[in-house]
Amino acid sequence: MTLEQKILHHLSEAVQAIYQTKTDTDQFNLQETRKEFEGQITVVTFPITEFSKKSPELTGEDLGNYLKTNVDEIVAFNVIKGFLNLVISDEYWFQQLKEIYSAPSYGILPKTGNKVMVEYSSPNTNKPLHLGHIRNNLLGYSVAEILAANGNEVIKSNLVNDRGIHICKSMLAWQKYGNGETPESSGLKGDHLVGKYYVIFDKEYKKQQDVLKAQGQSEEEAKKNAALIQEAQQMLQAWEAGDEPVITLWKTMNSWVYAGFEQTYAKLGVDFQKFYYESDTYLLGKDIIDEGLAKGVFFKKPDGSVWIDLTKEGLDEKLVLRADGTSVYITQDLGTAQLKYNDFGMDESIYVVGNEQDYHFKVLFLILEKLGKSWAKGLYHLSYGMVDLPTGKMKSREGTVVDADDLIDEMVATAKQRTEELGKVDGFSEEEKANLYQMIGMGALKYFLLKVEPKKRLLFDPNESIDFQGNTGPFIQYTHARICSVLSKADYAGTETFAYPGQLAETERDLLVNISQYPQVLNNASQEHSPALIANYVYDLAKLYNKFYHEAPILKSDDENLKTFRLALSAASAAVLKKGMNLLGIQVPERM
RNA sequence: GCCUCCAUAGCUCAGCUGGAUAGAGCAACGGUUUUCUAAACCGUGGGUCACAGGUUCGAAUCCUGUUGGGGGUACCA
Repeated sequence: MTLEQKILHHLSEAVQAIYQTKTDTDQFNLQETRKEFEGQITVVTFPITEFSKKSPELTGEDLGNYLKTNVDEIVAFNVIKGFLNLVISDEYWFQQLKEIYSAPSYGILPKTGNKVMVEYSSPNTNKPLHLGHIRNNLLGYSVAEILAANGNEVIKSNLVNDRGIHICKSMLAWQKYGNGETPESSGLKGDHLVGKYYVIFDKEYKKQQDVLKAQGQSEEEAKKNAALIQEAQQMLQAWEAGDEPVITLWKTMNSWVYAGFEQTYAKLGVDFQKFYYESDTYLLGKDIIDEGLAKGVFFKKPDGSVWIDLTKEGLDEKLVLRADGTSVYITQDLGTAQLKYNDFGMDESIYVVGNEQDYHFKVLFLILEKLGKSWAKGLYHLSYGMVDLPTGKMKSREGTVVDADDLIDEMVATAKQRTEELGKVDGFSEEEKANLYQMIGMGALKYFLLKVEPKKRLLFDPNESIDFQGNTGPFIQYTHARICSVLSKADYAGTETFAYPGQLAETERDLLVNISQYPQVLNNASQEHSPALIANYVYDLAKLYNKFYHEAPILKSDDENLKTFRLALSAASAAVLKKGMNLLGIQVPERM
């Protein structure tokens, strides 16, 4: 039982004893005490006046007296307006440190047996990854790690969009204008090479449209009638018919892209246990359509197309199968959802996909529910906001994107420059230096993207570099390195014993209170699917540590007892910082 | 048109299921190092929480409406 639960329990008892009213613990409201008042935990007494029929102040006095005599950990209290501030004993906080310190698995919950799949990344194989994909990848990876730390068995999956008209566009443009260019011949990373032809396609396609429009065709006609798009469509049909040369070309260009993606994924530090490919799954879902028709969930229109009527749910009628019997996006997703469940039988399935697809997933989940799929209630769309530039949306076709590889390289280069300016790499080998720059550059980038609540859209200004000071990844990494430096100077092994120093300084207590909140934060982050909660927590912790570091001498402390205590406190802080950052996919250095 | 998300300091963002005087960072200004890493710490200035109503002992938070912005509303994915 946590201290909070204990207090709630006694609060309920107190109301029973003093006001003869039966209450439930969730009728009480506990919060952190604001730092201008004495105490650590605050009871809001306004709601309780309903039972006490007294003023909030007097109610607070009553409850404070009761709690103080009945809860050992509470040594004092004060009532300010309607707020009962409880002072928890320093021994209690000290005891927390003992427990945290001796538990290497602090903050890692035991296995629950719950299995959850996190699908993320899901790239198109016709262009390289950009900043928006980075956000997706980091979010997916981090949420998966957070869920795992909460005791879930996690499967990270990636549904690769490797077919469709957009892939044919790159292929066609390469065929027409590529002159046999390969990643080897040009030295271009495979995904960038393919992306280049995607852009070329669009340019040439636009040119053709302009010619047609000049001949008097409407915008729409020109779009349909341009030779290039028609060729691309023919290519798609040939692909679906299994045409050998097209398939070979497709395989070749895909392999270039995968080689490129692999590099980018490695730099991002993300991984997957299971890959699904749309080229394998695009025909799935048709049996679900039959199932839905049989169950009367879907209906057929005279032209043969299949629909679902969701007007009762406040949505529209939605097409689920074309009149010609071919599938649409949602058909495939229905089939893939079933496939994933057949493969893994997971309890929950999380789709990390941008908020432009909110409607799609609402419909998808609703359909599966209506079909009576028992697992439909475990489906969750982790919707996140787009990454915008000051000029607006990023568009691959128009080349207005922040390329993932470029940005990563830039971040690492900046990390290198900053570190060298500060002269912090004396005695580092070349390899250590490279590692450190990588760690810091990626730390800055990852923290920058993850500290913002997922559903909010994010503004990225390429002209303003991502910070390395203040509320940033490097600040937290620095704090960790700083602690490691102290520990290493003390030859600290991490197993030393320590004793209660008699009393706690304010910064020491603040740190302890914060560290002991970590499991709760981890739980919230998991429930909310929000790495941002971890990021903000870790930042607070780093700030508190630095304050402590400035105010309290550790190695210089003349009291041996105090010194061992502060070292243990430092070690615990470093451990939690590291755990939290690792959940964000960020490594922390021991020196920087 | 309809649906949906968002709006907090000059900028980027926190603010847990409604609770005390709305907090950080950046930017600006000032200070701290013969002492454990100054990517740090301390301080100053900066707010009509988009606007208007409502519910409540209490609203940045909940409800309604308005304005502004994003996204969706395709036999694209």
